[in-house]
Amino acid sequence: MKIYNSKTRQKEEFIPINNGVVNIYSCGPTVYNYFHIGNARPFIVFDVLRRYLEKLGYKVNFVQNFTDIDDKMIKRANEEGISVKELGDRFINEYFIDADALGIMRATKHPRATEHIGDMIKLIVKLINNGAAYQSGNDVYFSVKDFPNYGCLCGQNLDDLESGARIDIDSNKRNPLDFVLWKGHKEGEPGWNSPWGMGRPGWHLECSAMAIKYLGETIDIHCGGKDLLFPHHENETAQSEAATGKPFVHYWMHNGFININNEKMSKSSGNFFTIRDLSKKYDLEVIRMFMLLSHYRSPLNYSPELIDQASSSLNRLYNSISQLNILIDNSTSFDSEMDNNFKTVVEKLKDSFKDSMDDDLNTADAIAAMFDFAKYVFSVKENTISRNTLIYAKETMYDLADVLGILRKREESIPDQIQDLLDKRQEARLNKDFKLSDKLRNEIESLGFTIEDTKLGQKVKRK
RNA sequence: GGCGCCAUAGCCAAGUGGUAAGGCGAAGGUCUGCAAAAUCUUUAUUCCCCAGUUCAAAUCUGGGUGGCGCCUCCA
Repeated sequence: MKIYNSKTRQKEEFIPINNGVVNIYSCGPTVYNYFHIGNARPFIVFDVLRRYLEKLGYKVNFVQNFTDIDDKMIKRANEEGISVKELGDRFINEYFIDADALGIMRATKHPRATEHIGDMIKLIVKLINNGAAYQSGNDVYFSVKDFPNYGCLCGQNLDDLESGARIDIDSNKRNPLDFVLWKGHKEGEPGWNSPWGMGRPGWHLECSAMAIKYLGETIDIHCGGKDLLFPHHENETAQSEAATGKPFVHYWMHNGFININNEKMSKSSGNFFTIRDLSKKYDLEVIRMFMLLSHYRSPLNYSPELIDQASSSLNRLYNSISQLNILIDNSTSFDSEMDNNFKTVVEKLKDSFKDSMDDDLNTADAIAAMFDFAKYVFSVKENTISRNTLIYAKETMYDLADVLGILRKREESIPDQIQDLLDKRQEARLNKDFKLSDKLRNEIESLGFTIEDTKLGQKVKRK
């Protein structure tokens, strides 16, 4: 599999450090609010990365943190009149509700920053001992000048970064680019004891500490939004490598941004949507489909029209499954030549899907392969393909869909009560008693199901 | 000022040297008691513009134009 590595700015063949195992760290949410559609993109696309690597047979250790202590957390907790801990607890719960609805798998570990303060302090001590960090007042800073590789990830040298740096009149710093590892305690903020007195950790530090703790000093893949490349990931690298003396990350992956009606999402102009809000209007599987219909590194525009397009596209895939079901249900004979052709097409689907995914997670292309197969399914005539082959085809489609986390609504059982009404309606239709059949349809619909009359009978779906 | 990305039909979007995938929409057809749905066919002589390299360019090179991101918290 090839992965575009942000560090080298090219696609590289992915080779894990340990055979058969992949360690991934993905930057998680700051849990001060519901997460929005922009936050959702990395969660979804890197969930697909994880699913695909597992599909390839790797054991994947996927760590995604919760940032539950920072300025935004403190501000929001104060506004709500609750503790930072309570705020974190609440929005971690809310995170899982939305993530589950989006089909995002639970990470193998979801560490919370506040539960790893000790690990962070140890890391700072190491950095100070290595001469990479210094105490200034009640704060501790990382000294970028003492880390020769600073700027390596983002592709800029120190001078350029300094000249571009916006005003930072923090007299505690030796260099404007130095960043805080430990913040001295302020009134009204939570604090922890440390060798430098009460205080709290800097944001960049937590990811380094937790990544090293759970995945080791060198990890395979680290991912996150494009905007985190600098300074967050640059700083993480600097801290980690200065502390361990080892390369921190082999492959860096960054997803592109989501714009709202072609404008950058910003809270001030109010053009952002939380997943929770969208869940009231859309099936979140559609949102997931929407994200996967384009490449994860491309910028992606959100608009209701595009969601509708994604919805229709997803529907076509569902229809192909329904069509397979109809063919399976009515299969009594087959033609061996056509059956073989069909098998070949299924294999071709698997190959194309894999080729696309191997090419830096080209989900758009992978889905196109599924559409191609869908088209083929619709062209199949009854009783030309064997039942087993059809079932294999359906399982293959579900298998691939599982990698993407779509087509999650699988066959559901129809309650007996509904089945009775359906039988009665079918009878009425055969007797051409359309008054009764329409009445029964209304009744069934009022119970939360929709009916479509097809050649082969009534198709029922839960609304 | 520094670093980087992008430009393909009405909309979205793959394709990075071999003659334009796919989806949505639209138009027309099929199916149909009604309704709804579904499905089929058609829908870019051409890939922002100009030059160059090549037997061959959407793809490579140079130069324009237009849009965007990062350099500050940010997915």
